[in-house]
Amino acid sequence: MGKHLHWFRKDLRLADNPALSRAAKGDVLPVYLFDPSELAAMGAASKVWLFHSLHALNQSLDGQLRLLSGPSQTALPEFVAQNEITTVTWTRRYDPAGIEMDQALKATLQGNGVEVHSLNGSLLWEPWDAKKPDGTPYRVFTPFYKRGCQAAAPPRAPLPAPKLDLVKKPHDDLALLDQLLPDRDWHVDMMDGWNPGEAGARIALEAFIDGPLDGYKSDRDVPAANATSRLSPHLHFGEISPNQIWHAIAKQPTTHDTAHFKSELAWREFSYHLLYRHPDLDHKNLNDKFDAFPWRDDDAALQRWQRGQTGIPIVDAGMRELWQTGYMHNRVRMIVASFLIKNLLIHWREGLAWFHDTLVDADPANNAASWQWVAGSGADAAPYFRIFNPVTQARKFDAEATYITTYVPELAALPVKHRHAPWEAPAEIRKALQGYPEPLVDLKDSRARALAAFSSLP
DNA sequence: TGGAGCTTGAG
DNA sequence: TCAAGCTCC
Repeated sequence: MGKHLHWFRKDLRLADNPALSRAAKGDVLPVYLFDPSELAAMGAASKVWLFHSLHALNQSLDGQLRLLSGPSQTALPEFVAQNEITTVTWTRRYDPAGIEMDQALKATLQGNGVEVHSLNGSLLWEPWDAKKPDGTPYRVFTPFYKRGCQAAAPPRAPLPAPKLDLVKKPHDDLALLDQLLPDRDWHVDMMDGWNPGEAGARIALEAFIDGPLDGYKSDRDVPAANATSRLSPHLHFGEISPNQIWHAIAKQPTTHDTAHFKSELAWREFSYHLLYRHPDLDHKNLNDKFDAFPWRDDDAALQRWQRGQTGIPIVDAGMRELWQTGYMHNRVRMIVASFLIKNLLIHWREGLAWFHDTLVDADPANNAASWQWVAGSGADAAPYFRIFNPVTQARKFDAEATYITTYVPELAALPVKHRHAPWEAPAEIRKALQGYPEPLVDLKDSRARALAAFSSLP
């Protein structure tokens, strides 16, 4: 026995939390720590989600979640010493800053005679296990998934929530959570329709399995169809584990839909695998040929993209969905990213930074791997010449302009057939359109410019 | 997990 | 006239 501290980070749940279950062998002090360096690096939307998620976690811990503040390297060992804690547990992190912090802290704690257990609770497979037969890491998704993952042992089965003997905390410290909220109240509307926390994650998973899972493979591409799982923020904050999702899906009859959804979970694994192997994934081209790419500096264009004022309806709808809800449909993420990188020739890092700040599911691995994938500078990346035409994409995946009109209501003044490309409408129809900008760039010309830029690379 | 431009052939 | 198929970017 003894007093065991579980340090919660991106594992804000009780069920299927191997490190928490390990802590439950003793009397448990559940802790969340506000490290100033981590807070400074966190996006605004993520902080709002975290605020709600920590409240939910505290409730499921009978109000006994302890909130600490300070640099983890000093604040945590001090707390451990003051409270005569014998064992510290946490769920492993795989981002470079997290790995570095955890290694240093583990050494400090062990040097002080404290037992430390770090366990995997956020990935289906450890990123260092997936290696090609020649020992080098995979760079292509399909063999990574087929030979590196599926051929390995199946993912660990989920654990039940442990019974916790909680050590009562001496005073209420919940006011510390308020630092996560912004000064202005935009976050209230943003959270409409979201339900952060372990219970909300479970409900979202069940609703997905009972609903959109059937037909997922094709409907997932239609932004107005509500046919995706929307589990990403829950998964990012560890309110649900990938193992819980994987095994819940595996219980269903196997179809093309279940197989495809599992492969999407595996893309998340692949992103973490890449981030683990390439710690500078969020700022350095994986393919260094792209270091010579002639990016444009264009703050005005960047700002119009950020605010959903490019004059390209599907792009603006996506960027406004993001701004209003902290989320964007995956198909539309690819379209807006392609537009920023290829039609505007603005560096993918600018897009990554904006997504990091505004997405409630902003994730270091998914965000970096996906932006590099669109740019063509990453692993298994889209070929450079794959340039989405946002009008073609919109006509294909939002044929009735339902999604477009939801987020760009100005376009409701036009007949449906003109809402994908309003500039092509006859002048007398177009004049009904008040206050919606002309296209920021000509799609044909900017496509040609992008192809020329890419072909200029050595 | 593209698109543009071209040819071909049905209607 | 246009969808389908092909090639190249």
